[in-house]
Amino acid sequence: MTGLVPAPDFDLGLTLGSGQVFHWTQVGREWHGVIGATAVRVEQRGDELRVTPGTEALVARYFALDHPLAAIRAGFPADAYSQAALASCGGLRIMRQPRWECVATFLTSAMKQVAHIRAISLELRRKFGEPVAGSRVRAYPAAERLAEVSERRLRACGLGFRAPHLRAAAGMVASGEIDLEALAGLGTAELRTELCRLPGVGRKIANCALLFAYERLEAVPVDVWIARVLRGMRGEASLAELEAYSAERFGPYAGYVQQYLFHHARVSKSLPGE
DNA sequence: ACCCAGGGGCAAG
DNA sequence: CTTGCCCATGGG
Repeated sequence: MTGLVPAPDFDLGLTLGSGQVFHWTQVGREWHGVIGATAVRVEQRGDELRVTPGTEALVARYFALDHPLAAIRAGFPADAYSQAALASCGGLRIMRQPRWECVATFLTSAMKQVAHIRAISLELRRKFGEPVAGSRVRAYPAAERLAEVSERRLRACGLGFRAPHLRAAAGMVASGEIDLEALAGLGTAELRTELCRLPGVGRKIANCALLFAYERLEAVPVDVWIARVLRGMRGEASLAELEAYSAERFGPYAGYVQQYLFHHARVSKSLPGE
């Protein structure tokens, strides 16, 4: 018995491998992971997903299969590099992630390579996450749990200087000082300001959360890769100027453009103007 | 050995 | 309001 989910304009492997989430594992043709506290197995067959029975609606929402991808792609910038990114990223979607999991994961991503962010995520899950029936990987540890873990034990997961940040941020969320769910009602600028109150969360990581967990598809996280790409388009500029440039030039789905550029730059190992 | 990684915080200009 | 420097750790 297998659940079926229609999934036009979607590439499961590409989406899971584009640096948005870090805990999914490919097993043959299947991808195994958890969405929140639910075990999910997904296999793509053309324009259809075969999923764990009962998770159809959850999967469709998580992978944002309702995003108007044709319209989003039609609005991409006309320059050669953006068009090359567009052509190489067919079916890549911006997912809807659980809020705390997204904020915490990107908090631990500062100055880390994608492979190591994954290792940290899996280690935190293994040591502090709740078991999920039917899944080898555990749920991302709740803020309440991480807030009570010693800095020493967090550092043992390879967190380095991020350990006290994660612990303190978890404490603020666990105490209710910051309500990540209630924040969803705020406008984007106010929401970003609130997220930046969390230790270890600055402009870039807040923008990751806005884009990947709050459906603010206009948000553009400017990391070292995107900075290189944008400088190739615009010339030398500060990070703030680069973000403003992308907002102005990429439009209401700037976050999508950013994600395609990020993935294309990493895979093609090329930059605009080369 | 050496360089870099999906940055943030803080002090100094 | 900007820039410079340090913060740990692992992979290429």
